[in-house]
Amino acid sequence: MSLVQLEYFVAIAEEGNIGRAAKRLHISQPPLSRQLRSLEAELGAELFTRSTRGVKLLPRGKQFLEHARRILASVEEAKRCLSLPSGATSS
Amino acid sequence: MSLVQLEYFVAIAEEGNIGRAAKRLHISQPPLSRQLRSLEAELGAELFTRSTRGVKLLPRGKQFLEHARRILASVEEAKRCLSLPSGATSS
DNA sequence: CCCGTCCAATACCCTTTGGGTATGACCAGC
DNA sequence: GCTGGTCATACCCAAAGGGTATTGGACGGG
Repeated sequence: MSLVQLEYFVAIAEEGNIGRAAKRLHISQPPLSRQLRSLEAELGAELFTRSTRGVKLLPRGKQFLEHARRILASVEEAKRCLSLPSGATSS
Repeated sequence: MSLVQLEYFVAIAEEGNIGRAAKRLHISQPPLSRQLRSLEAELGAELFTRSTRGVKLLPRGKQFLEHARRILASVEEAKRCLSLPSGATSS
């Protein structure tokens, strides 16, 4: 699992459509589809149901989405803290 | 920034020595040194002071260490939750 | 019923990234 | 000034990641 994969996952979840998410992420659809597959494989769980209409979060996926957002938020916070001159541990 | 880089950073911080951290991580010293440099470059801040005795966390580094640990813990929690059969949002 | 459209998945290629080995530069202790 | 230990650099190779082209399947309009 990588942070990039989590960003990809969140984008797909929000778009409900791999192609649109790819456009939003400025990459093409096939690599994004592969990254999602790879993430699911590593987690040992499908996160979406696929159909010809797009993708839809499974209950597991919804739960994981919360975690993913929390992780990415922590990363942003970590970066932000380093931008500040001195210590100011917000969380 | 990647999760692997954060794991590397934590290991180096805990060992205070890139070579020992590399051994603990089962990689060799030069790639680890490079990854640390790369992380520092991306963050735009040095995290350690280097010397011939090893490396030592700077104040910024100590602060970032807390964030890194929190992030990695969140990742572990996310994985753990997916291993469980059904919903049980701990945090 | 067929055709066009939209979706994800697959096949294949190429660039980039990441790790390995060998080596250098630097400092401390003796 | 030699030795041992440290991080950094140079170079190589394998693996990962992204791109294009294409396939297969489902839906809707005619």
